[in-house]
Amino acid sequence: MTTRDALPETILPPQYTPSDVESVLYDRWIERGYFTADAASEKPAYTIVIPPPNVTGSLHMGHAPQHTLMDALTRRKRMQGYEALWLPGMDHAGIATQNVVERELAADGLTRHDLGREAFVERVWQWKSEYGGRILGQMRRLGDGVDWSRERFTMDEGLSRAVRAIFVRMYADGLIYRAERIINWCPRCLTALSDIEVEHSDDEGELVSLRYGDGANEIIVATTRVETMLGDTGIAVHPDDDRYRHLVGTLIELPLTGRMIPVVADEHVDPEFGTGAVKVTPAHDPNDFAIAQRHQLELISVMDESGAITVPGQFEGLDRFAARDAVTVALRDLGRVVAEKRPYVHSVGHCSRCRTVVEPRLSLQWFVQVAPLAKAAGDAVRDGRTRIVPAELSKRYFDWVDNMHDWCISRQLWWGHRIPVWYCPDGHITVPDTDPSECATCGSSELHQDEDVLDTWFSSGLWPFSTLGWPDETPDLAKFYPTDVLLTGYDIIFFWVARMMMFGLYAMPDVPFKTVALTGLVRDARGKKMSKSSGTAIDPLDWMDRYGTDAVRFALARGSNPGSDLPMAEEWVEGARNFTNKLWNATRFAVMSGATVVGDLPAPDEQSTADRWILSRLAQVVAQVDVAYDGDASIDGAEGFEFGDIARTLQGFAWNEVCDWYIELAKLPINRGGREAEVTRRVLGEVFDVLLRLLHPLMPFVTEELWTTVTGNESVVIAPWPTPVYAADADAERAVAALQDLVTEVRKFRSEQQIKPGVKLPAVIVAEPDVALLLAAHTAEIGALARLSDVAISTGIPDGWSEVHVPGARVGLDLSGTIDVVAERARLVKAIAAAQAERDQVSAKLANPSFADKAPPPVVEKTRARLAEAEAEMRRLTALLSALPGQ
RNA sequence: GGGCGUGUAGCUCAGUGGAAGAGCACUCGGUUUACACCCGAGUGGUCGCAGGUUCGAACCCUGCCGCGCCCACCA
Repeated sequence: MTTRDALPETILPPQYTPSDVESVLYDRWIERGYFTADAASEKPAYTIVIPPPNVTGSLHMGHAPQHTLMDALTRRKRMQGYEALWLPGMDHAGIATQNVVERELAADGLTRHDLGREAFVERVWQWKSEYGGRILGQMRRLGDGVDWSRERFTMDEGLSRAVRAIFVRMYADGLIYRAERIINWCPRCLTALSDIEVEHSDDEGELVSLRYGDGANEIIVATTRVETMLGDTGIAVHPDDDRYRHLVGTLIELPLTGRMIPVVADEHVDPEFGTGAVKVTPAHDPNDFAIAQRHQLELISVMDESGAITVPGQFEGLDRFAARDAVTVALRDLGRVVAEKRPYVHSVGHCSRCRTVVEPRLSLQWFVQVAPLAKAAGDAVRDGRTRIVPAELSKRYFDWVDNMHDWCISRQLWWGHRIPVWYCPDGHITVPDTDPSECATCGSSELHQDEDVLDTWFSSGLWPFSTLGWPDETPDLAKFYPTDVLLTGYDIIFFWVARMMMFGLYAMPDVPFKTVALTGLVRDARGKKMSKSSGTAIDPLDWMDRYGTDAVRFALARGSNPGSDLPMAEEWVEGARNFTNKLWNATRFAVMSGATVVGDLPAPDEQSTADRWILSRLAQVVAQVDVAYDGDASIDGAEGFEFGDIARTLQGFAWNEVCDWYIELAKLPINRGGREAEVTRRVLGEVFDVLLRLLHPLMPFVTEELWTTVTGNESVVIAPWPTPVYAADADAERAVAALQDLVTEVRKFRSEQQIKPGVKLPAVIVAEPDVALLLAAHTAEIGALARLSDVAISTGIPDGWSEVHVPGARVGLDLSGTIDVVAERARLVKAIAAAQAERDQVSAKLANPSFADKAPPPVVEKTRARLAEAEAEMRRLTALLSALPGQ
């Protein structure tokens, strides 16, 4: 097929170029259907549904880590033999999308009303087909292994049926109702908002104190929204407040209007706050509304839907902010303003879409009664049916579900699922499965459908099962529900996660996911939240262009710790790119050295010490990575999803162990040839086969390219996940550790003495018997790595040679001609001081009587050994110092 | 106002009771033929502060300070 066998080095150039392989490989994966799940499969299912991005959105730094991690999870499970499904799709994003299209119309001087409802909705669909879903193409760039055959959209036909079905059912069960309540209203979007669509910020306003009544009947109240006083229908005080006890039940005149309003006693009032008296505006404040309900106060709306005053008279038609000033002036003229405190910083709600100040407003809307649903959603986490990782964030979830208010689900928009409710002229309500032709109550055929649409989150709350075919009992639903993991940012835990839990438990009725894995938010290098407005947002695609997708993915994974924020800077990506290239070149070395995966792994007694060491380490790394992915119930705090650990473990192993030591050690037998070369080539092949499979979920492209080259197999996407089969080999690990210690110490010495790397020093090793045993067979390796000549195990070091000391062994080096006496003396003096400090510290510790009594024996023993070692080192160094020439 | 988290090397972070760690940055040395997107060596920490528990504390307890996030119907 290729000429690889003839000239292996030509197919892997010395640098990895991501753009050469990424799109080719992705297309190949899709073509071969690797990501298409089969509901009829015998394999166990593993399901993740994507948190559907807004149809208006594009891929940004917030998505990139979550996509990487979801992809890693499903790719690994696929390799582990699961029928893995990662289901993609998008959210219709009601207000956001409607706003985008309305802005487009505005550019032509049009409003949605100019088009009319039907044409406008048509226009939104048209927008969607032209510009929507840019993010889907970007997901291909990221390498997302999603099942494109199952892509869904919250407004598509199936999902709309699900919305209809659950609405009808919940209405029948009394969980959806219509009522006139105080809701959050956006005077610009002209729609109701739910609590979560309101963002609070501390704004400067003015607190104005007003005097109502006169003389003995005087009561002072304060407000930040003076204009609402036009709708005051009462004054509330605490029932135990002696200052006002005599006024409760009396009527007081409201300035400007002349209306007589009652003073009522209500527990809700905090007597410590302000004057302890509250003006009550039931139509424009949720608290006041509640008070009014308890005391049968009148409801008077003073504004229309755009926030203009409707009360006849001098203020009529004024915008609420203009009216605030005008009313204040008018009251001041009447001598009713007793204090003005400005600036007064207080929390003000804003529309999360357009930042307009939200106006609490009395309005007839549809609501979900959440108490029973939220209770079930809380219990599912409390009893462990759904696990939240990290567990600490469960508390936030409980706070949310335990304190949820009824959810306003109707929106005065056109883009969305229209509320499936019909009214007849007599006001009867019909909520049918299919569009009705007559009123269910009176049979009237004069029906009109509710004009409103449902909150976007209503349909996204159904996502885990609506995407699988619900309300039909489809094979997908049977196979893939409940899903395994929901992975999303912790910022979204409340509104979306809780809603999916409520709907899933109600409709299925089973939890929608077994685990909620929460990631942090991406921050820039200085720890600031990335945002478009501050100019700190970085386009992940730009980085992918310059460093490759795998580098971006790996950098994101390496910075991910469960539930904590993820700092990201270009240097991290650069480092990850360097790692992809390191991996590329290491594999290139393996290929050029004839590494192979053909045939059985040679038996341990045929393998070199280095072979046995690296396989032993490889088995540990596999186990470590598995625990980091899956957690381990027997280890406290090991909850899994430790992607940062996984990335760091694999990078450290690949770079610091495989590349820095194993490859260097393997060069010797390979160069010597013969059977030992064959053995090491086979082990080398094994190491890269396994390592590349371990890395594949995080770095899909480079591993695919390399793994297929090394193994000659079809694709690492469908390769099995490694399971450790090699024996742990403590002897080999000890031997290599001793070798590493010794080589590192000699290198350090050479560096300090400024001996040129090219100079090969004659050397002898004097070692304690057990260490000698470990080192004797590896003098050639030591010589090669430390650049020594004629290395031999000996019983003594010739006079005048320098010494390097490691635990259990000494190396004598013949520096004749190369030694710098001054530098050597300085080195020795420094080393003696260090050894002395160590001895003093350790002996002080041992001298403490309670240490010997209470510390566990192994600790004491270890400490004694340290003391002996330090003393021996001091003696040795002192001897060397006095032996220096010119002394 | 309430809650949660966090403070370890210049930077970003691991480390949860027994000799302070990694990556990046920095310094020095390198034609060692897989890789300069590299190799080798090194410098650098009163583990926020103050108490306490313990033979022993970065780790457990208490208080304080700084920073971050979330929730909230403070008129």
